[in-house]
Amino acid sequence: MPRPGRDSYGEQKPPYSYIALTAMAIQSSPNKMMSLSEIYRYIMDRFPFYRANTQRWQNSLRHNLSFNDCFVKIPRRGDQPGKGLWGLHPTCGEMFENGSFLRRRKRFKTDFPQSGIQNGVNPSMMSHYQHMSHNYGKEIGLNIIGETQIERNRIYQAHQQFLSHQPRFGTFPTPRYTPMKPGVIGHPNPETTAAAVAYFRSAMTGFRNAMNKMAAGDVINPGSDVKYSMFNSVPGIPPFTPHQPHPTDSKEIERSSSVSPSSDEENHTSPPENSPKSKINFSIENIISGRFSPKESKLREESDSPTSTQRSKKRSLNPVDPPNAKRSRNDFDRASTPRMLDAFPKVIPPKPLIHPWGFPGTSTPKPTNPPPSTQPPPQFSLHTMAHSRPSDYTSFYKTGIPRQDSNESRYIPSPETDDVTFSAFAKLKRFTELQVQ
DNA sequence: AAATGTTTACCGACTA
DNA sequence: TAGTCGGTAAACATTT
Repeated sequence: MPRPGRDSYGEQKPPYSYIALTAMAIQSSPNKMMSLSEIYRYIMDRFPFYRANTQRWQNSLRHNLSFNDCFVKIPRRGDQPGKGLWGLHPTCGEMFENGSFLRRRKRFKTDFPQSGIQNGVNPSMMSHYQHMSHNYGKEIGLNIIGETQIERNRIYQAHQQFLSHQPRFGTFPTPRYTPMKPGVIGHPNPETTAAAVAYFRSAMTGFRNAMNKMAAGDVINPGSDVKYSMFNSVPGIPPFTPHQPHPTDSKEIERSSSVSPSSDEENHTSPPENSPKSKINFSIENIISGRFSPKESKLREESDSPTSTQRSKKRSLNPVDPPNAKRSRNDFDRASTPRMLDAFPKVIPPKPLIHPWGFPGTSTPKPTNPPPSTQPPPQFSLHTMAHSRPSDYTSFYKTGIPRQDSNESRYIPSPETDDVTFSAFAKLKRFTELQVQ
């Protein structure tokens, strides 16, 4: 297919959209991945027009990278310097008619119904999936993923499945349980925390289901002899094998899960139809700080502010349209986080069933009487994370052992939130803990 | 601090 | 005419 040569358009603006330019750049690289700066360089090299006003078009380009599902961010491996790389979504190949970048066929969205698995693996995604298997495998309950091509293929294909059944999540869902900053967020709100949990769970569940299906031979590799070895049991997700319950799957869990928030989520993890699609930073922080409705908060600020007349011309929020004014249309085809949140079922926290000093199903002894405040050892929850330093969290996240070098116990029980937060964090902990055998 | 990444908002052109 | 798409600005978050 024709590709524009160097300086094809002189100082003229080339007839390519940013999406086209970016796709062009990425495709031109041998392994079909490029860093942002390499994309910049490619465009500037080839099209002199873009050697000027760099701030402007580079901002637009970054916007396009983030906004369009056809671009996927590929994290660097730990041993590699720099930020991530950008690649093309494996199934976005037909975005441009006849492979020409001049005309866009249709906006690429990951919720296109796709029948089965795409044949052929885009090599640009391979290192991505290898990275995923290494870094996130444990978190989502995968056990050992080898480095062989076939297993990376499997991850890739599962991801395809996942994407085709989970319209909302355009990129591989990295769990983003970032530590909360003390004093900034305050108490976690059970509802929003549950929404985050629901997000995490539905993403992970979707991915796992896809993997399980494949392992069961539903989709691919029928009769594969490595069917089950790579899967752990995750409570709430029916296994395809004769189930060997993990040691941590105690009766306690089964019992409490029938009424606990987690079971509620289990039944509601699929996004409702017609729910908006968005790539969202669903970090606990963002959810809890209510950062999803900047419009409302800004309006409030501006109406309070005497200097509101000085607001930017371009970015007028137009709080009140004059009567009979032509109302500007909402961009309903764009991401909309508030509606996204609405899409989650509201969770009414049930009565706490879990002792605040132990994760459900663990061997933590459960005293019949409430323990004195000095014991037991503090456990982490999302709630306690709100009162912890990042290093505490990081350390716990990596080792599973709360830091003990601090005098103060940071565990502060909270009956309203702990059933939810414990459910969330216990889940996360279990993901990191689970090991087959 | 600078680069990179995410999201909202608005506008104009195009299209079904 | 409503919906879709591309471009731009801007605020803000995250990562290096």
